Amino acid sequence: MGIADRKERDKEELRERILTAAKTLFLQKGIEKTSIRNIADLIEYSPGIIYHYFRDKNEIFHALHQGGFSQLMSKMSILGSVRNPLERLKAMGSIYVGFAMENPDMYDLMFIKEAPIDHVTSIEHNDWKEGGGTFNYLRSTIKECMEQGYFKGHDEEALSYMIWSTVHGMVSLNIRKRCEVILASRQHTIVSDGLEEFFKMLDRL
Amino acid sequence: MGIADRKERDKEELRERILTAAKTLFLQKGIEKTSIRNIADLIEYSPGIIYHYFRDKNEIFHALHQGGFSQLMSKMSILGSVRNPLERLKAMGSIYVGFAMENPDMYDLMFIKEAPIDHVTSIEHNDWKEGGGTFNYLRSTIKECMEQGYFKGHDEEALSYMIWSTVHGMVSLNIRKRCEVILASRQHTIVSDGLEEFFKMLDRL
DNA sequence: TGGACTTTTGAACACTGTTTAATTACATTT
DNA sequence: AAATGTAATTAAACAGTGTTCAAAAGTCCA
Repeated sequence: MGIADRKERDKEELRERILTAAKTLFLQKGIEKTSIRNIADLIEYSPGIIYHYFRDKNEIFHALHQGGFSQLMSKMSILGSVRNPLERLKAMGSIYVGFAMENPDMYDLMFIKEAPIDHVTSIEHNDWKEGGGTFNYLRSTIKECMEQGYFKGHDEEALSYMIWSTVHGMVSLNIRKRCEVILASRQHTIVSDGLEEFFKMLDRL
Repeated sequence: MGIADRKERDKEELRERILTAAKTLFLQKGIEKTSIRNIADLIEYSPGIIYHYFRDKNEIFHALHQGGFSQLMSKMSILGSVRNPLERLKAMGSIYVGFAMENPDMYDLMFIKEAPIDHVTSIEHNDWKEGGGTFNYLRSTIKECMEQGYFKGHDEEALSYMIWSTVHGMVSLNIRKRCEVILASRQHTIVSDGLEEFFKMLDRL
């Protein structure tokens, strides 16, 4: 059935074209200010067609969201070779920060931008399972650290959240331009400097 | 000229009514989903009137923005009584997180929202001076801690940024609804639990 | 009361997300 | 090759948005 196959491919291609157009516009001018008509204009189709490929605007957001997590996850995959869990934890931090600073717009989309969530549907939950993958990896690394005697007296879940929050906080304050309160001479390096301070802190636990 | 005064007061009162109505609706249903018409309905005026008191919707946010920093600062003012700088630092964290969780939309406005690149730069800069005040307070508290022997081997500026980032990270991930990856049983308390972990960490430095 | 000035309105404009009936394009069957 | 049936695509419509502005209403002083 070559024809059916080709049709399938065409359909998939248009879906992909919508997605890349949406990505371009979302990163360029934000989600709220990107209209369905904008996306349709860019791919030279009528607005209605988009609703044959995505239930609504949220679903486009979620599709891109998911793609970002795969990207981050693949960057994390090199960490399998790092045996010491504390070293692995620190390496995760570096990769996370590196990803955020190299792809600030994508990071923004994934972790900062208002998620256009109305009500938590089942599909939405699955999206976050993808995203949750990276957090699960963090949690299990921290668990391993604790099993080896690090972080005594700490709570696994809460500590994981705190550590995630620290790296997220540093990159998101930077991305959303709240670093003007920092000494001018330090602004350029404040994120990596802050990360270093965090590593010092972890070493002493 | 008592009449002119009364008119002035009336004008000011309507401005204030618009502001409180806007704040109520923002907290209730979010900023993006609050329309000018919603605000006008609530104060029982026509939509047009709002544009005689504020240039546009952003300016309403801006007015609230400024108010937010004063509010946070006044909450911080009780800290004068706390002598031990490490205790004061921890109390600052609690106040900061408390403020954010009690006024999530306001916090969002102050620290998360995309900084409007509109032609309001001069006013905005003043806003940030207000905001910078709280960071200066954090920095000087940490300096005091270091003078008393805490945080040995750390860098004042970078450590301040890291600490700010940790509390900001925890509240902003929560506000922007990225906590679904957390164990369901812990989600309700994850921010205060994380803060507690952070305090434990500080105590060991 | 008349005139001047201010406040307030409501309609209009150009947008938005989304739905749906109608149209077009096209592979399959006759 | 023509007709049919199905899938892809469109255009129009609906109810909402922020914003503007001429006109109406209200208020004050002479």
